[in-house]
Amino acid sequence: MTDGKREKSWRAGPVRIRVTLPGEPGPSSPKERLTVERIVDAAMDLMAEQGYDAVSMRSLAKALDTGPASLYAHVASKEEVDQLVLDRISAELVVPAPDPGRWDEQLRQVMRDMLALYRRHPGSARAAIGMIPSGTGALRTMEGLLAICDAGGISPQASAWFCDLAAAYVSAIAVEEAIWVQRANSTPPGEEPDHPAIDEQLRAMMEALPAAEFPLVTSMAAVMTAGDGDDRFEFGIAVLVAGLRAVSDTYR
Amino acid sequence: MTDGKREKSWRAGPVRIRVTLPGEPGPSSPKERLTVERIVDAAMDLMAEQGYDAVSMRSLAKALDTGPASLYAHVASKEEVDQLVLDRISAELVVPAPDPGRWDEQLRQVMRDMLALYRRHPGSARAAIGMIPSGTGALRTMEGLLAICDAGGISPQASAWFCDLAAAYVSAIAVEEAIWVQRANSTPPGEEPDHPAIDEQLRAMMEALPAAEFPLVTSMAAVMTAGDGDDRFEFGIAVLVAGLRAVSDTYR
DNA sequence: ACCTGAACACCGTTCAAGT
DNA sequence: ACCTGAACACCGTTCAAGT
Repeated sequence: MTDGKREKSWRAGPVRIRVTLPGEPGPSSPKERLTVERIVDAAMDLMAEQGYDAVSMRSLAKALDTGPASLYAHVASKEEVDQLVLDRISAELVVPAPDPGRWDEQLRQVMRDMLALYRRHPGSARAAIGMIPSGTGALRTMEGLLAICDAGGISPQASAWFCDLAAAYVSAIAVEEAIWVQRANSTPPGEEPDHPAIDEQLRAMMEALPAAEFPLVTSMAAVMTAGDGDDRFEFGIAVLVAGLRAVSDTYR
Repeated sequence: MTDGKREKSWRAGPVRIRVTLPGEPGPSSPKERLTVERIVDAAMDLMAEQGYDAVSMRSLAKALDTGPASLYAHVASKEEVDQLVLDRISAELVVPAPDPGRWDEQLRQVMRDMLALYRRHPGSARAAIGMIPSGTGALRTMEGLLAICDAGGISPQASAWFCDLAAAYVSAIAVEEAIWVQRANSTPPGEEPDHPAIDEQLRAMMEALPAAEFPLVTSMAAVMTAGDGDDRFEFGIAVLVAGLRAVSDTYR
């Protein structure tokens, strides 16, 4: 966008026609200037392709064809990179305008969308661990959730704390899933990809427990390992929203 | 316990009388044999004193007066050490015998106790991230939760998934708290320990937002930052248990 | 069987020096 | 102002060698 600025650095010789598009330097173009945006782009690419653990200040630097120290002119720390990645991602979430008759379904849908966001950006959930949601994207989501709760007649205190609760639950599920996926992907290609599923193994393990000490776990092994991630998540958000409705009046 | 075995390695000279007690080597005693127990002990001490990040295979080895490679004769990986630490900790939790008339209060109490456990062992929550609860301690807790749900007339499917939900929620809160605590502790002693509280800052930040774009967040800043960790947790477990009661019949 | 030293392939961050 | 090389103080894990 600010092409004039970029050209200034090589004001020599006749006019050079740049054949390459802005964000896409040709194979032998002069090194592109480092910017926060390029660092975040690289981090998101790396995360999508190789997972959260593959994103380090050093791998980031390598992807940007420079040394790790150079990044510190633009970001303060690895933590800030994670924060910026999360901000970028959370901008993708759109919260619907409140519809009073459907406030509960709307709350559940926002939570589904939050999980979908984490899934669409594998690794992002791990960056979110213990992050205080100060970015504009996260605050926009909160604003939207509060509006839906308000339309549903939920008390302010319950609405406010519910935002916390919903965010904590969704990110906990997302992190759990991310670690599962990572473990599955890091299984050496030759080896069995665990495909009879960890569920099967878990179920077998539970059934093999001493029935005298674990009567319920052994007899309920099937139901305990029933359903996929989506089934469990649907249960979770149903519990959360039904619970919110139930306790709303006692928190005002 | 198997002292005979231990003596065998230095069967020379007259009988040596061991003055030191089994787990308590004197200042100049021969190096104590490495065991999984000693490794787990050291990991828990290190974690309690300096936090999760201070526990590494190398720091562990140093604490045990050996090199990192030596640990691998007893444990397969850092992950296994974390698993073992968690097993040890979860053994501390006692789940009460079910009392049908108080099933909801009992569920909440078990969740309070789970959080208290993580708090009593600072850093343990971070070890629990993404851990599949295969230890006997975790399974005992599940058995207890299932018994309480059963006494409360909750359907098996809802009970089973609720165990997951409760564990995910409590550990998410514990991890969040642990990261907070860690950040507070790692503030350089000279600097302000943030004591007007992050809550204050967060509240100020929310109030400073453009009211046109964030009408609810700005006007509800006070209520959004209200309460301490316990207040929020009480709200969370109230929502969970009330929600479980509400949806139980639709999941059977 | 258990322990060791040394090495391999990594981390995040700092800092003096360059342009 | 921005970038760099080199260094500091770390990681988890492996492996050949010792006892």
